[in-house]
Order: sequence, then C-alpha cells, then structure tokens
Amino acid sequence: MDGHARRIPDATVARLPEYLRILVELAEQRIGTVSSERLAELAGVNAAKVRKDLSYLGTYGTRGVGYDVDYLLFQMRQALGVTQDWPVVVVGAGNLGRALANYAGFSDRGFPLAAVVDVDDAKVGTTVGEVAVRPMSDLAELVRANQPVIGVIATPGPVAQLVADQLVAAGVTAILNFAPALVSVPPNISLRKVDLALELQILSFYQSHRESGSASRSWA
Amino acid sequence: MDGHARRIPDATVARLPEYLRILVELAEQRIGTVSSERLAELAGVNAAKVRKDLSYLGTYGTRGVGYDVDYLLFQMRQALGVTQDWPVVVVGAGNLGRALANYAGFSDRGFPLAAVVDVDDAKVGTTVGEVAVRPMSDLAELVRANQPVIGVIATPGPVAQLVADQLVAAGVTAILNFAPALVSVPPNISLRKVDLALELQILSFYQSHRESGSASRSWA
DNA sequence: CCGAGCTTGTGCACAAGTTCACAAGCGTGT
DNA sequence: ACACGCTTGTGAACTTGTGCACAAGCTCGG
Ligand SMILES: NC(=O)c1ccc[n+]([C@@H]2O[C@H](COP(=O)([O-])OP(=O)(O)OC[C@H]3O[C@@H](n4cnc5c(N)ncnc54)[C@H](O)[C@@H]3O)[C@@H](O)[C@H]2O)c1
Ligand SMILES: NC(=O)c1ccc[n+]([C@@H]2O[C@H](COP(=O)([O-])OP(=O)(O)OC[C@H]3O[C@@H](n4cnc5c(N)ncnc54)[C@H](O)[C@@H]3O)[C@@H](O)[C@H]2O)c1
Repeated sequence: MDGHARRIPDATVARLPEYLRILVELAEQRIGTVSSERLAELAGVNAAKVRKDLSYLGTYGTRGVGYDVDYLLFQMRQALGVTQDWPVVVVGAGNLGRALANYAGFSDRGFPLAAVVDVDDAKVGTTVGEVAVRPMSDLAELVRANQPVIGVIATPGPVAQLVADQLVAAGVTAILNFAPALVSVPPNISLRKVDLALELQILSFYQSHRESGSASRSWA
Repeated sequence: MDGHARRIPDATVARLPEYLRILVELAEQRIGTVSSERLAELAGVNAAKVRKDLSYLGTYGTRGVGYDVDYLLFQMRQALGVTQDWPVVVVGAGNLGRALANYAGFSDRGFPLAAVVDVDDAKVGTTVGEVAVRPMSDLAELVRANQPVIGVIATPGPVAQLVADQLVAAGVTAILNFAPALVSVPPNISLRKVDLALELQILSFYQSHRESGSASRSWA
C-alpha cells in the first residue's frame, strides 16, 4: 500500500528517535524547513548518513530546499509507531523505579505511566509519581486494561528473568530492562537493556587507553 | 611491554563489561574454568565472538580446557581500567540524580559516589545517598580532590552543554550524559549518552513493525 | 523560458563487525 | 608413546554500516 517495503537497518532505527527529538525542537521554534546538513549538525552525525537514513522512510525531501519539518515529523512519528501512546508499566518501586515514575519526560513523549507494581507489601499502596503502587497480582489486569504496554524492569538483577516471564505472561510485548542481568524472551517480544554501570566501565576503558578514544559509540 | 598493541574494536569494548559481570558471578560461584561456549551462553552472544573478543586482550585461554576464571577476571579488569576506583560526581540532584546517588551498585563495581552538586540553593545542603548536595561553585574543588573523576549529567536537557563545559573546565575527562540533548566536548574527553525515552521509541518501532524485530542492540 | 545555485537521493567503494570452519594445541587414558 | 576428544585462536567469507561524490531535480531571478 505504501510502496515502501524496504527494511530499515538497525543502525538507522537507533538514530531515528534522535532525529525525532530534533524535529520536535525545530517545530517548536517554528522552523519550517531543514536541510540534511543542518539536521546532521544538530544530531552530531554525517549529512550523507542523515539523507540515507531518511531515505529509508520514503522520499520526503525536496531537492534544492530540504525537508519540511512538520511533514517529516509526521512521517517520523509514523515510522517509529509513536502516533499513539504506549503506556508504561514499571516493575519495582525502588530508587530507580520511583525516579522513572516521577519523570515527566516520558508522558511528554508519548509514554504515559500506566502503573507501578512491586512485590514488597510495604511498598504497595504508597504513592509514586501519579499512581499508587500495586501488587504483582494486579499485573495481568493492569496490562490488559492498557494494551499495548511497554514493561520496564527496575528490580534487582537476580529476579529480572522472573519478572520478564511475568510480564510476558501478562501480555507485554516490549520490555526495557535496567537490571544488570541477561534476560531472554520469546522471539516476538522486543527487549532492550540499559546498564548504567556498564556505561561507566566503557568510559573507564577509553580513559585508561586515552589517546584515540572515541568513547561515543551510541553517539553524541 | 606486553606485545599486545592491537587496537580493540569499539564493538568489542562495549561487550567487555558484560563479560566482566559474568566472570564476577562465576568467581562468586567458585567456578574455576569457563569455556567460550558457556561464556557465550551467559552473555547471549555467539561463541566465536567471545573468543575473538577475548583474543584482543591477549592469549589467556588454554586449548582443550577453556579460560581460568580468576585469571581472565584479572586481565579483564586490567583491560577495562577498573583496577582502581573511579569516583563519580553527579550534577543535578533531581529525580534521577538522587536515584543514581542512592544506587549501591555503582560503589560495588568500583564507581564510588564522590559528590552531588546542584545549582538550586534549595537543594544544596540536603542529603542524598551518603553525601550532602554541594553548590556548583564547589565543583572544581571536588574534582581536584578526587581525580580521576567521571562526571554524570542529570540535569534538564537545555543546560546539559553548559554543565558539560563546567565539568570539562573543572578537569573531568569522562562524562556520562542522561539529558536528552547533544553535548560536544574536546576530543580527548570521553563522552557517552544514555537516553531512556530514546530506548522506548526504539521499542515502539520494533513493535510497530513486528515481524523481524531484533530490538536488542544496546551493546548488551 | 533558461540558467545559476542549492539540496536531495543513491551508486559505489571502503570500513567495521560477525560468523564459519578448521588447524593447532592441551590433557587424559591406555 | 600415541590416539582421541575437546577447546582455543584466527584466516577468510560474508554481512552490515559509512561516507564520498555526483546526477537528478527543485526554486528563483531575470
Ligand atoms: N538506582 C539506580 O540509579 C540504578 C542505576 C543503575 C541500575 N540500577 C538497577 O535497577 C534496578 C533497581 O535498582 P534500585 O536502586 O531501584 O533498587 P531497589 O532495591 O531500590 O528497588 C528494587 C525494587 O524491586 C522490588 N522487587 C524485588 N523483587 C521483586 C519482584 N520479584 N517483583 C517485583 N518487584 C520486586 C523491591 O521490592 C524494590 O522495591 C537494579 O537492578 C539496579 O541494578 C539502578
Ligand atoms: N527522572 C528520570 O527517571 C529520568 C529518566 C530519563 C531521563 N531523565 C533525564 O535526566 C535529567 C534529569 O531528570 P530529573 O527527572 O532528575 O529532573 P529534575 O528536574 O528532577 O532534576 C534536575 C536537577 O538539575 C538541577 N539543575 C538545573 N540546572 C542546573 C545547572 N545548570 N547546574 C546544575 N544543576 C542544575 C535542578 O536544580 C534539579 O535538581 C533530565 O534531562 C531528564 O530528561 C530523567
């Protein structure tokens, strides 16, 4: 129907949200048109790469002019699937879980906090962000009521796999894991991991071998 | 000196901390030897990749046997430069900054919290984690007293560049940025970025295009 | 209507990263 | 001493990602 069947490379997908963020800023500044050159500068990448990345989404630019910010923004949102909200369920109401729940930046960008759940009875019932912490037994119900949901694991590492299994059983199909542990899920479930200690160790490496250290691999 | 001058690829560097975490777990379990096959399983990667990655550090395995866990652990720490502690200074005592400051996992892995600083006078003096929040004017002094320091930016996006400049001026040579903004630093400074909203958007993409989604990348 | 000045979109060569496949080497048992 | 099973280390093929360079195409001024 679209004529665009070509698969978008993983490396490109990883950059799209960055372009999206920049486009939102440009739109807020009432800037109507942007060139690949300017976009590249703002994203900290090569202009040719920007053009190639955008070309995977479709032919949305105008030669001699550039890209229409609003139109590209619309197409970018479409491509990323953020035209609708993705409610987030946070598992674990500890330090990190509470910080995430209090973070306004998620709702702003289309990821409203749906619920926070925890296994600890002492935490259930306390308020965090805009919601009350719920028991694990409510998980399936909460997921059902908010589909499609993204699950966030903010529990200690040793229970991460267990929690992931519970999320999957509850019907969650996308998971973001903050626990420092390997989690495996069925093939149709999307999983990403963020490990802060790991990032610090990578910094440590490049500092120890300081001379030609481009520690910025996940750019900027 | 060592005979090992070959440059370690970025992709390999990004995986080393994961191997390190696994080796620590194995050592805790009193497991003396591990094969690339087993290590690969625990890290969720291909065994050949593990062998190639480890070969960049040196020839530490024994054919027919595997790798000595303690010895490899030592070499891995050496390679990553985490034989000594890297004190961390957190800038921004908001939701995220406080969660990070309270996080024991950093100290445990060799990144003790040295200080938290904030520009907001109302926050200066309050206690967070194990330390009192200090004013920005103390930054240079705090950095000098703890070198080598890793700076963590946990402030709103619009001031991230400003904060980065202050960190660099104070003598920080490695920065981890949590703000959703592009930050540029002089070439000899290491910089990495973690953007949680970006991760959620990548998940959103793979869910929207669900069919062949290997959403995992985060160098993990 | 044409030409000048830009900027896109992409073919192509090159670089980086991954995986296979297997020789080399170790340890054990006979 | 030797054969056998196991595992490493790595050349080489392959896949993925990057960046240059330029033709194609748009806009605008005259
Ligand atoms: N705090 C940080 O800044 C930070 C930074 C990096 C990584 N992390 C990681 O994030 C995770 C959480 O860190 P934290 O500091 O918030 O820890 P925390 O101990 O403060 O919180 C963990 C929470 O998970 C809950 N929990 C435990 N088992 C559970 C289960 N089976 N089901 C549901 N909930 C369960 C606990 O009750 C607790 O409320 C850890 O894996 C940590 O390594 C945290
Ligand atoms: N809270 C989260 O879970 C979360 C998640 C993802 C990303 N982030 C990002 O992390 C950053 C911090 O988030 P937060 O929720 O902690 O915000 P916050 O508003 O709670 O805290 C920001 C803190 O930075 C301080 N600050 C402001 N300007 C400063 C300056 N120039 N110098 C020093 N300190 C300054 C403020 O006083 C405040 O204490 C933001 O960029 C946010 O987008 C936060």
